[in-house]
Amino acid sequence: MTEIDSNVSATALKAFNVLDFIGEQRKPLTVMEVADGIGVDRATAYRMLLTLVQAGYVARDQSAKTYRLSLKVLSLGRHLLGDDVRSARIMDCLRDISEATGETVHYAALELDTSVLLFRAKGTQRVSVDFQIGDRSPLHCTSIGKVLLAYNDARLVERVIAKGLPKVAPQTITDPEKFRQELARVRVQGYAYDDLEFADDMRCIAVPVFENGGEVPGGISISGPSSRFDHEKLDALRQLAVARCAILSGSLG
Amino acid sequence: MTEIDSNVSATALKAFNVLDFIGEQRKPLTVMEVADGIGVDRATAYRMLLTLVQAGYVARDQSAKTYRLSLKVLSLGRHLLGDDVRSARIMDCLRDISEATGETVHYAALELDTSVLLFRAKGTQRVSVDFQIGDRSPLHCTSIGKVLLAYNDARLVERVIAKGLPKVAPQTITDPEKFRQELARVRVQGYAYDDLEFADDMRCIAVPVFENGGEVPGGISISGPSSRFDHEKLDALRQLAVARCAILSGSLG
DNA sequence: ACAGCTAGTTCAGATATTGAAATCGGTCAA
DNA sequence: TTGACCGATTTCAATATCTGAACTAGCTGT
Repeated sequence: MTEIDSNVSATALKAFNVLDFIGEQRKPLTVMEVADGIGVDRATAYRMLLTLVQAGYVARDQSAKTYRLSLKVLSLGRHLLGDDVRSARIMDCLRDISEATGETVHYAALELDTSVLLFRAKGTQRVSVDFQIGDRSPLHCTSIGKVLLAYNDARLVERVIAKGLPKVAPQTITDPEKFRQELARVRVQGYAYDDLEFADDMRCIAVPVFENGGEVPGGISISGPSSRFDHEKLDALRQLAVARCAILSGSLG
Repeated sequence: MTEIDSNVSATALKAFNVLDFIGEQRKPLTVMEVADGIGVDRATAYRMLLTLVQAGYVARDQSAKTYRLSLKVLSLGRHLLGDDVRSARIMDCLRDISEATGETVHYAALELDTSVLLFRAKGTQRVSVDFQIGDRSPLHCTSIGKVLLAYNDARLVERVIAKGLPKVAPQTITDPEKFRQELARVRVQGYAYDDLEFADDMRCIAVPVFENGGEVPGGISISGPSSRFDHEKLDALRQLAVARCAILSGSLG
């Protein structure tokens, strides 16, 4: 095998590949399914599975000869969501907005140069966006991303710009100067739109959520199909979101 | 290093040790803290950290030279909790009971031969039990454990008995026959107590939560210090829990 | 500028990992 | 019941990987 980086453990990486694979498939897997799924030898897959079982991350069904994620993975990093109270307050806010509008509402947080979806309240509309908890999105072409950039370290903005602003939809802002202006506007107005900047049939509106000393670790967005989200509706959603999130930010310190 | 099991990868296990350690410490760690914490060479800790970063499970703060869990760990196995609706219904039930009683309420699920705490609603009492999400408890000496045993495969009961019923508190049931009788009573009455069986100053009451075709993947318990939880109070808590959980079970199918 | 500390890198030797092949164990059809 | 078949599990020697000591780099405080 060709060496890629002598400073990372190829074996451990393989174990994590197996773990990820089991996490993606939402059912118990056999040794063979794992081996085929990630393209390693049966024996290797088997050993990785035993290793994961030993580490407590995978549960083995002795009789069915299958392997699945252990509930242990839930305890790992549970504290990343903050305590129960914080989570409940955020979820309550999402649910309020979702029930008032029927739309899907998200809370996403900043990590490195992406946002990560942490909480979600589904709306009642049959046509809606489909993001999963844990999904990452780029910062430069999403409403939450722009909110997070507008309210965090300016150096992050420059890093994102330096990495390039790829055009992923009809209206993606790709010009650095225009992008800086957009963020300035977001900061002044207190909210951000995504007007066909991420997908050619989706519009969103996002609002920052302030905590502790005014930091903005995450934000809340309402997203939907452009067919239903015209500019008038976006405007109404924005007013609701701004008002409700002000209450949330207040309660989070 | 002495070989323990030639079928598991020692290197990968080390990586998981590092991951667990980072998860336990609730702050960003330096290479040295990790190396000291789990007792490995600096260089090894460093390589494991790079590996974890590469795998996406750890985020590296380039400027502070620290490492912490990545939000990715949250997406892994998010589906183990069921969908949003199920989680919300369970949490609502916990919150209702907690608000009505002021006590701490838990939902725990069966995994292998332990129960795992998945949801929690804290009470308002200053003296209360302290369990964390993800904590595992033995089945034979807890109220939830007895409920789970009473409503799941009888072979599991025999396996637990075969492993032994260690006395961990004054009233722990250690006699197999008495234990079988206790489970039979739980099945008939529909709830279980823990009367100083797990800790010498704690009493609990647990109720099964039925889903789909009558299976009992988990249960709900109310726990508290024996000083406040006399038998009269337990009785009142039981009635409340049974009633509210019946509604929950109904809504979960 | 220098000492002191820790992150990050390198390398030869020690060790664990690999994949082919053998073995085990259960299932199915005749 | 037998035997062929299929996948899980184990074994083993070759080999790629990992380890820890020692080294370099970069920062901090004096």
